[in-house]
Amino acid sequence: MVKSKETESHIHDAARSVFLAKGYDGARMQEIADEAGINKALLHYYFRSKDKLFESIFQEAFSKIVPQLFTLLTGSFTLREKLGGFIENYIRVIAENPFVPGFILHEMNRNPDRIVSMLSASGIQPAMILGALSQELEKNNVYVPDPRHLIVNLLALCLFPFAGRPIIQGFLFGGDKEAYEVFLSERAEIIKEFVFKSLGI
Amino acid sequence: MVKSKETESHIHDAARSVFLAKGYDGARMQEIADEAGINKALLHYYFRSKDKLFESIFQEAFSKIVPQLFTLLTGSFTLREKLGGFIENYIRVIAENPFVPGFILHEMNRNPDRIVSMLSASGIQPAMILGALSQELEKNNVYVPDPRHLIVNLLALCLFPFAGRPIIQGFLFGGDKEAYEVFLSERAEIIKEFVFKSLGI
DNA sequence: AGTATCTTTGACCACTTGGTTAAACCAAAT
DNA sequence: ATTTGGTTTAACCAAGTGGTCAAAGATACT
Repeated sequence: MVKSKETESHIHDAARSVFLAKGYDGARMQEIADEAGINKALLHYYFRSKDKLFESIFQEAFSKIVPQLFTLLTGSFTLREKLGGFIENYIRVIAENPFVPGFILHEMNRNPDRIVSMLSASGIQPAMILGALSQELEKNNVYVPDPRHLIVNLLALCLFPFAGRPIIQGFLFGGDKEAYEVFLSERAEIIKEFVFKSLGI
Repeated sequence: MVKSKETESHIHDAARSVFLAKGYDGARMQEIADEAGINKALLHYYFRSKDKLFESIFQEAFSKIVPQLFTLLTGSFTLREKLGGFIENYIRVIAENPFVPGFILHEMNRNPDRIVSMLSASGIQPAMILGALSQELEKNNVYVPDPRHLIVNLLALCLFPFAGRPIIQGFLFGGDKEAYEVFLSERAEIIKEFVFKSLGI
């Protein structure tokens, strides 16, 4: 009883690390059990099936990364503050969960319907975010043909350095891990400057 | 003999479609055989193992997407032409192979060493590209603290809309496939404007 | 102590997986 | 017509897969 909660969280930790690293198809229940230091049967005692366990991990990952979109709306005064706050916040959250972007990017391809239903279940209203952003841009006399491109640009600039780490680190940094970490730590400032200049704000 | 080449390309086509859609771990040799309209044993007759077959597909995908980086160097006169040419060219190539970015992004995590060795085997010199880009920026009086950020920005802006299609299409376009295709067709122009403005050129 | 409930395990199962093999097939050369 | 070479197949195999089960350990309550 006391121990059960602990075991459950051990399992969850193990499952997270294995699923995030290898994806659903590449993950093995035995490996998760090993990493949790328990028997494979106990895995099924706590989470009835691989799907159930995966679903739990996926939801957790999803909830870490997607609701952050709301920070695009937080009540800052200037457009710069709003966008800058979003970028800083988003980069910080992802830096704490660096494997989540790649994980979700891959897994949503295996089941695109789920991501759609999770988005609607999360209560996020794209029209609302989009509307608020449009209004804010207008107020600041920033003309963009379609604010959706701006949102995609923001997401791309924030997420890609994490999702594509192996290539970038290998190609531009000769595999130097520390150098790439420095690079990542500079990203928020770089992106802010990049975006602000392109919007003329 | 005549037929063998044809069969081999059928297999290759089938393997490409299955591997790109499901990744190495999610792909099944039986499914590839089915899609190629042949027996599973014949698969092993042409490509000795799943690994061999996969390697062939991965190399093909890699060669489609990575060497395009060289277009950053092509002999255009202005910086705008160079960057604009790269963006247009890259978007066009990816649009023809829309599943390649997500595929590589995922598979390189399963085997980061391979991507490193493939990069060096491809003869691409990061220092050369980086140096040429730096020089060009300087010549145009564009100051950027680190040109690597610019390269990552370019790649992010071009690749992410394809790799992250399900989320974006689901979230910003209500799942409307046609609307998203229009959106994608606008990307090259949008990215060019976005980048040029941010660089002040 | 005894017992009822939850937790943990080793052994096991049905099924799928990548891969093999021996034989059949088939076109071209003799 | 027979041989020869590459091509194709059905049947098969060992290893691994997710999942189950009955029994053994704990734990708390009476």
